[in-house]
Amino acid sequence: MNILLVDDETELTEPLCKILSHEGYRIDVADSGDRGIELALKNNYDLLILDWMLPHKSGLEICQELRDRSLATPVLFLTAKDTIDDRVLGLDAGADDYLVKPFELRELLARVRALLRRGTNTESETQKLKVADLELDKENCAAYRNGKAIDLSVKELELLEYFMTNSGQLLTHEVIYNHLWQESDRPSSNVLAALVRLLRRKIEIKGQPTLIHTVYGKGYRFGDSP
Amino acid sequence: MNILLVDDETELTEPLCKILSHEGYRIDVADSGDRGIELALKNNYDLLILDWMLPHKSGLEICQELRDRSLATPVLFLTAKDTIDDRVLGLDAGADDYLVKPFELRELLARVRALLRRGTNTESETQKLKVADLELDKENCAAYRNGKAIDLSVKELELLEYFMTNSGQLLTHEVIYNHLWQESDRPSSNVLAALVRLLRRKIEIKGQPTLIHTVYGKGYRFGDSP
DNA sequence: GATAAACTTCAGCATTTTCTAAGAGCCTAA
DNA sequence: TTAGGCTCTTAGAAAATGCTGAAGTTTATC
Repeated sequence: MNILLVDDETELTEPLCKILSHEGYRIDVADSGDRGIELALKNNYDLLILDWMLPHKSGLEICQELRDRSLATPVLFLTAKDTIDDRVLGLDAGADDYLVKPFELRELLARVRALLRRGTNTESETQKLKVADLELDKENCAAYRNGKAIDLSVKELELLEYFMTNSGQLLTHEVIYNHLWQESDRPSSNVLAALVRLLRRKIEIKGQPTLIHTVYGKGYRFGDSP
Repeated sequence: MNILLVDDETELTEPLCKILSHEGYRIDVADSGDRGIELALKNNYDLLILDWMLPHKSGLEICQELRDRSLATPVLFLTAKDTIDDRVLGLDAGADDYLVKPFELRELLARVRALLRRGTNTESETQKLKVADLELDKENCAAYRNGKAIDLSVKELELLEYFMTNSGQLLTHEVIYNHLWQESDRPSSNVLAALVRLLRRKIEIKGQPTLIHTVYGKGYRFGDSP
């Protein structure tokens, strides 16, 4: 998630930047209106946070100009102006939300989440893993190799997912057992071997690189390099 | 623009209704949470305005339930609760904005405009859906396959429509239940299986590709590729 | 109210997945 | 090279899940 923060007060932007980064967002900062407009148009942000009071060009003007240029990115105003008139003005200029300084950090973060939630509804955050030419779509409970969809049972999916998120690493039998079975219903036989065989049957293709490698006496390693 | 107002205080809803109508919006009022949820799901509103404090079911619960049932309509909270915790709670429950009572009418109107402007109502209202050689005419409550018309009951239609708008995706039992049944009258048996059977009987044809695929232990996937 | 249609429930059967167990085959170290 | 341990493969049992049809209940309609 990319956010553009347009504000000239470093004593505000610096800590805010840190916090937002820590929340997992990527932040750019512009310290003037013109620079803000330039960046907003060039890059594809998911959210703009605008200060109202800026040298040369006010946040209000920035917002209007961007909307005139038909940029649809959500805008959150951050300002000390707290009269009703100002709020109405800001919202009608095309802002999506309006938060008055001084604000509580938690509220800002909640509002940021609310705005970003709206925006990303379209690009469904696909939880896709890929190793070599094998793709796993966790959400859809399906794997793809060679353009073909592969149906997986629950246990097979769990194992494959574990393999793929730890591809290249040695996974010992014990570690895998611990990850796939509760201690209470730990199976008493060589299910893992049986399960690996089922998985191999589904995802390994003749002529394509092998993906599941057994490490004798230890466990398994997943990946296209032996 | 259609707006649903969920609030039980007539001394607030009545004047608000008048004003919003005067602004050119069409308003429905629900005086309980359950009624609100029912209306919100049945009709296609552009905005929901929720009061927090309601008998039986709080606005927060309403919002969460609607989001769980994958309703994307924008939500504006209207409440006397003004602590930061409440705001964060409300926004994280899926609300898009949060206004504290007592509020200025002009600010409410500006925020309503801002939310409606976003117009997330993606509803491009294509009344006809098509997947593989199956066509669905929502308006007429009928489907067509192989040139033949197929009559559908209300529940069958709802399910098929849900399948077709999410074709190719895995839909879990839970998700489908949430989408087709109110929380209050959630059936306690395997109705879904029964319903799927009825639908299969009507739309699946021997010799044509299967459309409803069951994903064992998860749910169903609709489409002509397994 | 009577009737028909739609919806829900239930119980038994069918299918799929998971587990078990045992023999065959493979790897490594002595 | 060979013995002993480890892994693979398999078939079938057990468990979990889904399907089905008939019967009961609700809802809509005249």
